[in-house]
Amino acid sequence: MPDAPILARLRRDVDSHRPLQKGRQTKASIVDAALGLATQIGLEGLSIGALAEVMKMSKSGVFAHFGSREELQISVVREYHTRFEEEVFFPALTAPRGLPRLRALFDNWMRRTSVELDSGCIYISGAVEFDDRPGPVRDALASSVSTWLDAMRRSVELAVAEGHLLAETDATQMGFEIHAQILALHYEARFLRSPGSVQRALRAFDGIVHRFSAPTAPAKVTTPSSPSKRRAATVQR
Amino acid sequence: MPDAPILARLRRDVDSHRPLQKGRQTKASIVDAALGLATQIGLEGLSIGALAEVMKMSKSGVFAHFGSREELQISVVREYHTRFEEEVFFPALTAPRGLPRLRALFDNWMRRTSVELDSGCIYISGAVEFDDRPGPVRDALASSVSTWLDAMRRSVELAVAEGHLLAETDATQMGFEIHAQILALHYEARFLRSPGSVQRALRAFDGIVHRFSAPTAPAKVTTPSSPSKRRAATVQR
DNA sequence: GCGAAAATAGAACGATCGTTCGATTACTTA
DNA sequence: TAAGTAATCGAACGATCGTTCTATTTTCGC
Repeated sequence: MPDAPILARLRRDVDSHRPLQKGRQTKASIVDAALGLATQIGLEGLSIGALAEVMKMSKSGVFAHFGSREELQISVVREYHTRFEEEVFFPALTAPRGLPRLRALFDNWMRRTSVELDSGCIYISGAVEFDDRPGPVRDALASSVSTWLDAMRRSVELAVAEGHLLAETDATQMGFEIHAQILALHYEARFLRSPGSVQRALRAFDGIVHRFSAPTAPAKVTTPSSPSKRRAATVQR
Repeated sequence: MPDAPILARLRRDVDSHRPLQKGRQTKASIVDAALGLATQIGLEGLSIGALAEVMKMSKSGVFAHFGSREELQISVVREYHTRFEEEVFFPALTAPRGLPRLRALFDNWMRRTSVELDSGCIYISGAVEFDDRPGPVRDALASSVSTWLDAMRRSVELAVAEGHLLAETDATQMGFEIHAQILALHYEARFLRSPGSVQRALRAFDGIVHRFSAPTAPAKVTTPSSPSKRRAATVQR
């Protein structure tokens, strides 16, 4: 019966409702700690030694879960992708489609990137670290970012379809400009520590929406939410 | 005569038209090479060993010129600052003050940052690398960037004074939004390699200018008309 | 050209890096 | 509970890092 344990393993792989094996859950908590480190010092700054110290494990014990540093970095990127989805994308789906949902996406994105957490965004730091460094980490990073930007673009298109934005709106262009505000916010709040950056990003977003929205007549107003509410709750860094 | 060489040194320090001493010019070429490396792999990625190999010198020979890696990084930042001034700021001063000059600044900035050179911008990569790392390098970087952003803001104010932009224009806000386009261009062109980014940044810039410019009469009106005409003040829906 | 001073080389240091390997402990399953 | 596998440890490896020394060479003022 040499294949019995193999079958057991296969069964376990599929069986997701069963409590995690010891190895899996420590691996998960390693990835969690690694993500925490990576958002502070970057994916490149991630060192297995420092990670082992945080985890109170040996270097080789940490290492064994991944087999290489690159695999660890990729795991971190995947974990960040998942959390980004959970904290930015999915919650926004409860907002009515069209402009309100686009606003919700932007708000969540903004908060996630530079307000709530004082840690950085690996989509931004990673882009700088890997823009000249080909390989699987860069690929994973670019793929995650592209997926998110595509979702953002589709949300713009939905707002066009709903009549909230001009029919001739170039969704890629608008996505570019929205992305730009997040990057500027991250830069000015996080690096320059200049106060009021959040308000500026919000005002810029409003400007963009105004430029791409129908010039006349509020017309068929299917969107009830007033923009004045959301501005009240903003925190300044 | 123990102080004779000291006096000679002092004289040399002042005498700038005299050809550089050997040490100075090799130091200059080291900084040049270091800047080339830093724009590719970042200020943190700069290693004295790699630099020595490029320069065909010994590590200690390179090191002796700076005394520490930090000093080398600061030298690189200063050099970048100088070149940025020469290639972005000064050339734009030939454009007529006001909006044309602002455009020239943006154009030069854009080209410098992500078109002409396929190397990155250390104002951007450095911001990511040093946003959580206090010290003299971060200070030098932040000071350089702030100087440049201030110049940009003053250029906006000048355009307001010239009547090219609305009197109530928030120069800091507009500077933020222009900066945002550069960051997005750098991100999408350099990391995502998505084509058409330059055009998108240009269109976005036009959109910003349009939003902040007087709605009527491009004529030379020193005092813009009533603020009630401002289009973007309130978002209607 | 001489002598002083500056510039460079070379070797070595401690530290840290990612990675490998063999031994040992902990878990899981039959 | 016994057997077998998974998980973890500890030590060591070669490489590279910034930095420090001491020689040696090169440059430069007189």
